[in-house]
Amino acid sequence: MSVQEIDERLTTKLRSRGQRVTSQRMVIHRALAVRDQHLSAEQVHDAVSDSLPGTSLPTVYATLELFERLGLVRRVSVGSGPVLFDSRLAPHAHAICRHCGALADVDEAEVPATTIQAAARSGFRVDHAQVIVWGTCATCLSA
Amino acid sequence: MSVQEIDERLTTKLRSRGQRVTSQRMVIHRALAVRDQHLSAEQVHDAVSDSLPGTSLPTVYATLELFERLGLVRRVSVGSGPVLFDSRLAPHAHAICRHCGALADVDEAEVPATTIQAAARSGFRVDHAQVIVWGTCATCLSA
DNA sequence: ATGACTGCAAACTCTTTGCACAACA
DNA sequence: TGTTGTGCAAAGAGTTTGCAGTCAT
Repeated sequence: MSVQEIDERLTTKLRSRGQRVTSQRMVIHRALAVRDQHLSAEQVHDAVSDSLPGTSLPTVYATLELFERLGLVRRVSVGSGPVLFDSRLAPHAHAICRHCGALADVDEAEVPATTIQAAARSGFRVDHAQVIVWGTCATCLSA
Repeated sequence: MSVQEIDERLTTKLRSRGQRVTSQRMVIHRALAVRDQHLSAEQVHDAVSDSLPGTSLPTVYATLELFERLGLVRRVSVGSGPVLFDSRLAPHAHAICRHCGALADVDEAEVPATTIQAAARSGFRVDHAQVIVWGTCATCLSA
């Protein structure tokens, strides 16, 4: 996706909801879209500080929350440390190493239909499912 | 499981590792085993304060961490708010309501074999998998 | 012009750490 | 008796809030 397309995607979404297009939002959105992976608020802040110095951490948090509502990123909570924001929207699981904390994507990640159905049976409407796999990564296994 | 069996399970595990059997550990273990559900450290602390007043929050945290290493509880990170400790060891998924934050168990929860296999293919050794389902609960749907 | 958005500082929640005392083995 | 475990207080990480000023519309 080109930078123009990335910018336009955000501009359209914001305008259609009557929300303002600010330089902070543009830059944060680009930082996420270009990287296409899971970043902490702090990492987003660092990435953004190059192109738009002075952007504050609270603004990064507010913007990430907005983007989550707009469906542009998803929150991934990995248990310890900061929450990560994932701009990869295609369904995938996360593998976390208990030893070094490394987080890797796992692409084959259908959430089992039986789980969705069981939730639905109790009157719960599912809009997203997340699979986290815990264990030991290849690097830590060989060490 | 009777209280005696609950106590003995812990005593055996601790002794076999040369770790001490303390009243705090017994009481915390009972609180978890009796409830058989996901509690925050704070909730454990409250539950324990009835039977053993004076038990400190840092001790609760240390004990929960120990129990996790002993395989007696599992950490469930639900994104916002405190981490929960789950004493239900049978595999199950968690359904979280975006509106009210309610957390419910979903029993049918096989983790898809393809995900485990995909992780294994990249050299990752899986020891546990966790499924979290996001959406709207029955109560919030009807409101 | 006006209201949404931002930056700053401070508060807040959750969790961990350091150290002296207590208590299991 | 010798450690391991506990309680207390304080620090730490991550995130949110209040408010004055800025900027998109």
